[in-house]
Order: sequence, then C-alpha cells, then structure tokens
Amino acid sequence: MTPNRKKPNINTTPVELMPDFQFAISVDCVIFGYEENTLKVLLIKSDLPAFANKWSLLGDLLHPDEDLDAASYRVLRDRTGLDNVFLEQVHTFGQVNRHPAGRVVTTAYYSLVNIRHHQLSQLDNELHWHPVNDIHEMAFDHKKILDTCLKHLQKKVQEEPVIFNLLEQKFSLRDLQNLYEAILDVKLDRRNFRKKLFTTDLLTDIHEMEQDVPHRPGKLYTFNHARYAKMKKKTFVGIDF
Amino acid sequence: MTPNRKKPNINTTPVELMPDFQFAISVDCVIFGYEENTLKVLLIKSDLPAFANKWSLLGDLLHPDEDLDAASYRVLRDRTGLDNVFLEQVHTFGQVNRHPAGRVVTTAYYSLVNIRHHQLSQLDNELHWHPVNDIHEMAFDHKKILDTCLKHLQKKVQEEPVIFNLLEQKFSLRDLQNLYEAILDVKLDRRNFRKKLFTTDLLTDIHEMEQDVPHRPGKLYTFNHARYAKMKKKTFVGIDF
DNA sequence: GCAAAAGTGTTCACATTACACCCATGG
DNA sequence: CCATGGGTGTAATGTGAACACTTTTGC
Repeated sequence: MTPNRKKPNINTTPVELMPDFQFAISVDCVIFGYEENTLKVLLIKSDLPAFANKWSLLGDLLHPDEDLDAASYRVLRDRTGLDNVFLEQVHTFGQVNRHPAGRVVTTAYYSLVNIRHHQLSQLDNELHWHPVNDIHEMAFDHKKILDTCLKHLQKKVQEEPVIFNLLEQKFSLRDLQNLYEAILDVKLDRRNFRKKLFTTDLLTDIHEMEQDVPHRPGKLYTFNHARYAKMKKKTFVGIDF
Repeated sequence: MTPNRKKPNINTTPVELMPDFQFAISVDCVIFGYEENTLKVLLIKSDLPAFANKWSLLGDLLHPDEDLDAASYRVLRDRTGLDNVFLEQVHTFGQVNRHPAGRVVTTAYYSLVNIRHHQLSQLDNELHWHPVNDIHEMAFDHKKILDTCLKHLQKKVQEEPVIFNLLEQKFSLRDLQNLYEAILDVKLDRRNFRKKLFTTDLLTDIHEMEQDVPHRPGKLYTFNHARYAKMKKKTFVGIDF
C-alpha cells in the first residue's frame, strides 16, 4: 500500500467534491427507566414490513438545520414529554445495510429518566417499557445498539453519580442499592454499600421515612446536587464496586 | 410539551420519507504517535480558504458502499501505509456549521501507531507529526475533536494495555513509563511502576539490553500478546495509576 | 409474636504510596 | 572518576470484602 497525499480528503478538498449520493443521518435513543426493581427501556413497535412485530428504539432523521445532539433531545421530548433529562451520546453505527430504506448512519444516545415523571404510558399503545433483560430480538441493529448503551451505562454509573436520574427525588438506600444491582447485575453487600455511599457525601438525609411498607421503614434521602457540583470541580467522583 | 406518537420516526416510517437534503458524512482520524518522549499527532495543512495555514486531522467522506469503520481504516491506510493498527471510534460531531462546505457530520476515530513503522514522513511535506501539547489552534472543530480523543486515550490506557501500539516491539521499562507519563501528564514513581507492570504479567523479558546509551543499559521487553488474550477472556485487565 | 427489612462495626487481605542506596555503562 | 539512569525492598496507609445481631414496623 503506497501512501498518497492526493487521496480525497474532506478537510482539504474544495466544496465541489461534496457527494452526489443520498446519505441519511439519524439518531436513536435508548431511554432507560427503572420500575419494579427492574431496569427497563422504552421501545416502539416497528411498522416497517421488514421488521413486522419487532420492537425498535425511538429515533428520527436529523434535520438539515439541527445539531446532532439537538436531534436526540427532540426525539426524547417528542416521545416522553420530558425535558432537561440526562442524555449522552454513545456510539455511531454505520454498517452499509443496517437500514432497509437506504443508507442511514445512526448515532446512538442513551437517556436516564424517571418513569413516573412522564405521562405517556397510557396515551400510546405502541410505546412500551420493556425489562432490559427480557429483550432478545429487535428490529434493525437495535439489539446491538441497546447492548452497547447498556455496557456504557454500567461503566458510567461507576464513574459518576448519574444513577439518581432514574430514581424519584426521595429514595431509600435500599432503592438505590436495588438500582445499582439491577444495572450492574451483581449482588452488593448492604453494609459495605451504605458505608461507601455515605463516604461520598452525596446523600442528604431529609429526615423522612418510607410510608406503608410492611416492615421497618427506611430513611429517605435526596441527591445533593450542589455538593456534587462542588466536588466535580476539584476531582472526579467514582462510585466503584 | 405534548407527547405525540405520530412524530416522524426513522424506524417506523416508510421509505419515501427519506430526506431530500444533502447530508455528508465523514470520518476524521486522530493518529497518535510517540517520538522523543513526546506524544504526537499526525496532521495535514488544510487548504480550504477558510482555514488557510491551519492544521487539520486526516479525514475523508464516507463512501456510499462503505461501512463507517472501514472508512476510517481506509483513511489511515491511505495516509500512513499502515494496516492492522489500533483504531477505535470515539465520538460523532454534528454541529450544523462545523464545516464550511455544507452539512458534514463527522465521526472521530483515534489510532495508535508506531511512528517509525510508516514510511511517510519524508514523502509528504503537508503531513507533520505535532507534539500534542503544542497544538492550540486547528481548522474546523478539530481542536475539540483532538481534545476529546486525547481524554479518551487517557482513560483507555488505564483500562487496557493498548499503549504498546505506540512503542517499538522491543522497549525498556523506562520507555514504557515515559510514554505513560506523556499520555497521562503525570510523574510516576519508578519502583512502583516496575512492580505494577510486572504483576500484570504482560511483559516478556527477551534477555536483551539497550545499546549505545550513555548510562547503564536497561533490559528490553516485549508485550506478551498471547498472555493478554488469555487474561482478557477471564476478566478485564486494568493498569491504573 | 412473627415476618421482613433497617440499621450498625470489626477484621483481614490486598493494593497503593512513599522513600534511598548501590550498580553498570560511556565518556 | 563522574554523570546518568538501572535496578531493587520495606514499612505505613488506605481500600475492598466478608460477616451477624439487634431494631422497628405491619400484620
């Protein structure tokens, strides 16, 4: 293979070399939620003939005058009515034949939402929350996208306290531990978990207790955003297991 | 904001809704090399009028029948003559006005190569290896892309032994430590560094010594690919500092 | 009073850090 | 013989993992 500086280069060639082929760019959102001690993902039934009855992620084509990140926020907002939620880009999937409608390169994002905060579930029969562990087959390459985003989430929750986006504002330590266990698919020691979480100093004891539980009620906490913002400036905050 | 399931959705709408607007997709490669105790990156002078005399990454438009990953391998191969090198996708940049030629969404990859293994430097005046720390301004949004890839590399070298891609096949522990220090921008204790590297069991003592050094010569090692492959199957291999 | 989960400390093994002296080579 | 970096070990500290009993509530 002979190197050759005359090879085409998007960064050094003039405008007229823009392609004559029709590419499409889309975003797909892996929207995670947490309910009944189970990590779930919001899916829609595909009505493309090639994928009849398969579930797919929520996505849409990028608009001509829209930033890529903005497109993913738009999809999320249009589908869940939620705004100001955690959303992060993960990976771009560009296999030639991944979409039957033509050449569509898609950028995958994942989002962490509180299931109770969106009003959608009853309004839309085509949208469903699926337990992540029950999903084995999906339309397009969406299973691969989901797996990639889940792995990313597992890494992320051990590096930064993004996990609180999935919980109610007030939560018990048991809630929090269950959620870590659901995401990481591990069992954690209760005493060590509590110790570790308290040493991060990210929980505020609001001096309230669980209500209507058939056992000794636990204390409720909130996530201390302000303290986290302060800590983040100085150094990174890891929550490793 | 009212949720609405009739919003356009690339995964559920028929073929005829493909866009009528001309998007372009490109890949940009951040090619890292290591030379003279310095982490470097391979850049080319942009000849777009908007970016006269600014340096840019190596990139090209995605071809219609080409996977996204394949495009980045092609760019790398065409530019350096190198094949079978480490290359990984990092992030996709899709700001509306990031490219003056039109709407170009670009996916950034980074690559780790051995500078001495490519024959290019003398052949092509427009390509240069730049010390990463000396780069303050670049064409397009390439400084941001470079920064993103550098951060990714810093994380990656502490999680997996990819760093050996930057070194000669035979190297001294000092070489290896210098490289970690250059990438992470830290100073490491020599004794602790050696201990840690030996406990990973990834170095093979080839019973050779440095030549022509003006001090006591150090032992040379190679990276034990076979052992790493075996370890990787069982568990992840971290090299944290 | 029984079931179910909350709350709480200590010990041990291991990993990380800090730190100083002699050795081999080239000039 | 001098300058330069190679090579080596130990003690202190911090971190992660394992582990059991008492308390509070609803029923």
